[in-house]
Amino acid sequence: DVEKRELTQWFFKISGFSEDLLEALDTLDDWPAKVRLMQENWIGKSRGIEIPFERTDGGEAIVCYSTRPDTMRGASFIAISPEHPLSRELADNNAELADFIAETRKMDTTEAAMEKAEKKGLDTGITVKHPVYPDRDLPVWVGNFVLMDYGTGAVFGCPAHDQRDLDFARKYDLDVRNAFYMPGQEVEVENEALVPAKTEMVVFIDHFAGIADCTSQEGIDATIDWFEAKGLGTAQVKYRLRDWGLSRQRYWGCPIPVVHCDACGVVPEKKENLPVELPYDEDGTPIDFSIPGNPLDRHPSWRNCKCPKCGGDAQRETDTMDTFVDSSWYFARFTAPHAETPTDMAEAEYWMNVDQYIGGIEHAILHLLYSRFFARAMHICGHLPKKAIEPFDALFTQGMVTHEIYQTRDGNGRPVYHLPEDVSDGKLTDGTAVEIIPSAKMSKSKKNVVDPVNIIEAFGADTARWFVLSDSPPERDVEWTAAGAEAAHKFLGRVWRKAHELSQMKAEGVADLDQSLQEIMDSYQLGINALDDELMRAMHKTIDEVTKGVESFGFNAAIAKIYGFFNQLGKSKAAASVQWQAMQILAQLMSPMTPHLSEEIWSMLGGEGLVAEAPWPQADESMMVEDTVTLPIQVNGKRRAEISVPKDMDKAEVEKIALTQDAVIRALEGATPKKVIVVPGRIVNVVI
RNA sequence: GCCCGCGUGGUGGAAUGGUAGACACAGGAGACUUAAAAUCUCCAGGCCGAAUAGGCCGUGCCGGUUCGAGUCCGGCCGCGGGUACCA
Repeated sequence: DVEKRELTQWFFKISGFSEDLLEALDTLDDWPAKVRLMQENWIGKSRGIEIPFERTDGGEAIVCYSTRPDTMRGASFIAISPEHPLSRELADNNAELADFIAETRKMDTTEAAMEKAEKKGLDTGITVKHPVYPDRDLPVWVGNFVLMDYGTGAVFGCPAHDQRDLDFARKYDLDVRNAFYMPGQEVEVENEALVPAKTEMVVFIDHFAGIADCTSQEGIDATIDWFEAKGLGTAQVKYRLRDWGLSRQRYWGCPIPVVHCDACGVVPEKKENLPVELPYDEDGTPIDFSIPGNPLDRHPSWRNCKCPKCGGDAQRETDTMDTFVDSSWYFARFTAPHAETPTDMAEAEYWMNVDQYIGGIEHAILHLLYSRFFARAMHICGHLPKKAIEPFDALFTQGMVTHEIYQTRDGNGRPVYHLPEDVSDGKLTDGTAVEIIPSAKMSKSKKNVVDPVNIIEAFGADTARWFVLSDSPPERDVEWTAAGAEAAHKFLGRVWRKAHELSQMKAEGVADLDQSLQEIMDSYQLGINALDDELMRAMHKTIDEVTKGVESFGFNAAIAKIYGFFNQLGKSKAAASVQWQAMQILAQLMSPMTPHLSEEIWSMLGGEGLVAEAPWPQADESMMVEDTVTLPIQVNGKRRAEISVPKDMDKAEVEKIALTQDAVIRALEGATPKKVIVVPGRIVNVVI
């Protein structure tokens, strides 16, 4: 059984930064929009109102928070959290309620489980007055779905316009009353709540603030103003973001540097004693993990200490920190790993920020939000410069590598996992059949991991890199397979042979190459030899495409362009000197992926120095321009023909040629075109 | 449940709203070879068709916007990530 218990916990007040963390998202231009959106939703800024509901028994008013006060007409009950002070107070004299609260504490506390769990409630017997219609009394229920952490821990239920409230109302036979209709559809809600987008027009029914036809958002704003003007409520901006609970009752973590002293209370450890390190087995007693619980609690020589304030006997805090704390600032520490202080401001000023952060999409919210918060905190504490409060200038979220999981069971029926390399055709080497669990993120505990060392041993590191990069875009999840590694190796072999062939030609005096690559490229003139021009044009186009691909993490597409160019080079009848340049450029374009092969080819072809140090090739725009273009001709959006025309041909001329194509005439079936759309250099569409 | 993505041939995938399937894997046919390996050439979305003629269909499903939709919009279905103690 899992049970919620109240513990003394340590928190970071990230909630104090909600607005700043939210607003600064707009400055993260080189972050994926989806990550910014996820963080925005996570922070969850909302404008609402706190409304006290007067109790009919004269007790303290119950304050509810609502973002939809416009639906107040439909309010039919109040639900308070089992953790609400009132719930606890009432439970003292109500065994049924006490049991109900105990029961909710056994619920799984994750958000997902809470939301999916059956919505249950218990009537407290207390009633409150409806603040707008004082003749209506609303029952107060304790609801297992009301969170104490958000808002005031109390909500009013409006079943007509909230599905959860509606389900609850139907279950416990509570009133359902519309606050508005959709225009032209005056129907009372039955079993499906009416929840239109806030931007949609609705028709409010007898609205107390005097509004009628408007959007829900306008209704909300008008209602909040009305409540405030009447003194019946207080407008509030709230955030969904909760404070960061960082204490863990575990050994493996950085100890929270705090001492508990009977005389002085909770006292921070002295600066010179930081960091407080975990005890190992220095006193001859190894840490025993076989006993449940936190070993620090059972380690008197570590736990007992002196109070930093009064010097009396005291005890260390035994909670340790969430490992997210470490991952929130390691990059800052890396700017000065040997410094006595957490960071060295001069070094941080020099090295920060992280130019390009790469991580899994699963970190989109927690880790990446905590880091942003922590950098702000470090700045305030003087450990990071102002410019580093957004520590990651650019973010790229890579997908995950997945693999099937192979499982057998031991004598007790517990799962035993097997490495993919030990399984073939669904069987272990001893013939035992394994159960195959569908592909999931690689994880050491599930043993569905593949060590690339096998590919490296068989084909070398260049092939391994080339193969891994060539197959999938890095932002996408990928099911791991080694199929294709051999083919990648063969391709690299073809590249090497072509380079070798060219270098032999030089040795035999066929290709006369005294100039540097750059000089050759600069002095090349189009229009002398068509075959040479063709290869040179392709080369410059490839430089352009590969450069853009590599810079935008489109490695697989960049590699596809390299394949295409090499295939063309292999068949080219261009002059040896032109092929020579093409080969050298190719080696250079490949060098980020295949550094060893590229260096070898570079050297073979007489390149100066190391390819790694050579300036990256620049595409010459003028060499990329084609003189003629192929235009598809569509009739009503269907491709019917293709024409080849000079690049600059004017629209009228293109239209004339297009309409004389046999296939176009056939498709027109004698009809006169209504319109002809010519998109220069792109397409022609004939509309009939 | 809620938030965010994704869905394209047998497979991985390509495609600033403009010829869907580039490039590759697996596959097929052939050349070379005594043979195999290696290498090279060619074919290949589906359906009708003798066809490299022509046509129809086709990017998860349904609808919309547009001269034109894999791409934009709305509604579904499926899968994945996150959901605050896996990190």
